[in-house]
Amino acid sequence: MVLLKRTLDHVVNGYRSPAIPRAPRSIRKRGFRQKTPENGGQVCAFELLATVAGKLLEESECSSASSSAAVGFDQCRIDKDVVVKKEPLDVDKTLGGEHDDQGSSEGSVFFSGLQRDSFKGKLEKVNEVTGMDASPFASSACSEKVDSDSKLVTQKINSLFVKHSCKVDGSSPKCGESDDINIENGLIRKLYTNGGASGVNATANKSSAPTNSEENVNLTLGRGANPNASSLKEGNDVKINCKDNDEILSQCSKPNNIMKAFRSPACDEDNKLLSSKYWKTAPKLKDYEPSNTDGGLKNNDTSKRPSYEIDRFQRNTPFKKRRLFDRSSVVTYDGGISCESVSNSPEKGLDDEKNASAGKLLEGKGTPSSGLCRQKSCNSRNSQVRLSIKSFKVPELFIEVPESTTVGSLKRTVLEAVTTILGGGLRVGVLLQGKTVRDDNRTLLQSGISQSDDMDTIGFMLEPNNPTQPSPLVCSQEPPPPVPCDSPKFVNRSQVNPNGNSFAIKTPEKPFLTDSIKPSGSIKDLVSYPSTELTDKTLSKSKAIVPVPEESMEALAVVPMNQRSKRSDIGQRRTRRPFSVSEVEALVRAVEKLGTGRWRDVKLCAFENAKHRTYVDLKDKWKTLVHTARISPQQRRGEPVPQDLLDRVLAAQSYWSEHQAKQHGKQQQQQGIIAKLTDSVRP
DNA sequence: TTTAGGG
DNA sequence: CCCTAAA
Repeated sequence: MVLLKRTLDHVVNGYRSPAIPRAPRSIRKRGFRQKTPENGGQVCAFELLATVAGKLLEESECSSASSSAAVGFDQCRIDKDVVVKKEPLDVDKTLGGEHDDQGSSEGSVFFSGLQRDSFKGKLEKVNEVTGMDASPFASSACSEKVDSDSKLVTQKINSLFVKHSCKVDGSSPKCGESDDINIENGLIRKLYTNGGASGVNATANKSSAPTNSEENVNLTLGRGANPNASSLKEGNDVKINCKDNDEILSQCSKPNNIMKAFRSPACDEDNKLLSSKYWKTAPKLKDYEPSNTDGGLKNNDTSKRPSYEIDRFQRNTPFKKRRLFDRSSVVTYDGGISCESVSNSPEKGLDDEKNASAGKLLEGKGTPSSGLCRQKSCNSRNSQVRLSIKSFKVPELFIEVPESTTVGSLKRTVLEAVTTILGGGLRVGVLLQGKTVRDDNRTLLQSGISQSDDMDTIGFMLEPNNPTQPSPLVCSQEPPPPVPCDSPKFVNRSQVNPNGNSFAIKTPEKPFLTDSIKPSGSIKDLVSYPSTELTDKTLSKSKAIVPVPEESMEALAVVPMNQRSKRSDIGQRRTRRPFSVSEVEALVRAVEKLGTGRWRDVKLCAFENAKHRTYVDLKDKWKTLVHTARISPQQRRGEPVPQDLLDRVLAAQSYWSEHQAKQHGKQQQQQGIIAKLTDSVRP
């Protein structure tokens, strides 16, 4: 019991906390941003507010409890929400895959094992329980907003993944280091077999430190499972998943009792800390913070989950961005996790990469699990997001599963699902490329891209997914991608990793991924058209290969930015890409030739193939070069630039600073002359 | 969109 | 790198 309480508490906290941290971090808007010192202050204030809110919630009612409970619940629920979300009636469609979207296939895959009817029924139940929450939340939860059915499908997929991930996490802790493959099965089994208690214990043990929201989630799942022992019996494969969902749902719907009672101040503090850290890590959007806080508090107080969810929903868009950022920033996060897990898995097995990695990523220290959970729980979006991330991992899981898993059907299902998802994502990415950057398109077509370029290109491909309106893009090249605008990110991300991995696959470091990916083979094909060349190139160049993952990551991160930035979102700061000496050399040469006032021409002349270098970048680089050249060598940092280049920089700078003026004068003079001539001619 | 500059 | 005011 105690253990349970703890976990529950965490969950609650985690959930509640979200209200606090919600604030997106706006990196860019300095104007909005208050000065750094103040930030901290705000955070505190927020925390306080959050705390208060939490108390209120505690006292308030079951409803609050439900909301709190939501963490795990939400996560799980997402799926349901998604499904239910728009039209319960459609459930069949979604599941059935009537939709043309790729998703349809996905849906079929996933649910093939399950009985749709039963599932549907569950979903409906969920709806009833959840009520309106589902739709808004779902959208938010899943990733972003999902507009179309296709999106729905995607979400479903994601949710499925999520589920898996949850399970895995829960199990992983238990399993400890080893059990790659086993983990899943083992986990699942444990959960079901042992029932909630065992699951709980495991979690507790593991989480001597702060508990994870994830863990909590898992526990929840476990509990849910117990009741449904019968269902467990039925099947290992798909059924399991379904059961999980169901279980989750059930829990979600019911659990208030449990959930509510448990919040502990300590936990709150932890949350706060976590949240604060979290925020620190990521830039904060002040504008959002306040609003969020308010909303969160209100919601809590009022405590209607619905309202809360709605809140989230509304905020969704912004949050999403943030999420992305977080991820991207954390890169580590998605990529890291997956990578780590992958790399580690061979040796240690799953080894909780998720928890550990996540924790690491988020906070370097502290309890990893808590950190992750935190994020997830705290930022409503985050939590979900993370889940989604895991879904990313899902591929990994599935990979492992096939090997060790006894249930072949399960494997297949997972693989198919993954493949489908990947395929969808890839397409999206491609489309996006076209949209996002013309250069990208050219590059791809031309295939002139080389190492770095290739990387970029790839990233671009990924980016496309975010494209503001996927539909048009999608249409252009391929059948409509299931991914919704917002969701795309989500999908893309997941996809991206896989893609990157697939590309990266060649990388020796990550055998797991490779293996896992291989099975899906089809994935590559899907990716193929645009990526093909890139892939080859990447492959061809060992260096390129290594970078690829990063690139992909960047691309992902970037993607959201690009689209978002223009549209409404905040962009993540672009990854820093120091200029290489060769680049500097090219820049100097171009500037010597063109002067310092024609950056666009410089770009076209010397960096046309460097998509990631904008003329602004070049201008900035020149600026820094000039500065660098003027300071003493001891003061210079970073990769040393050959003195001769710096000398040339100064020479060119001084030359063009004069020449430009002269030219202007000349031009003016010429113009004047021309004008005169013209005039003279006219009469 | 591109420049030019400040942050 | 980012952001923006001005072209």
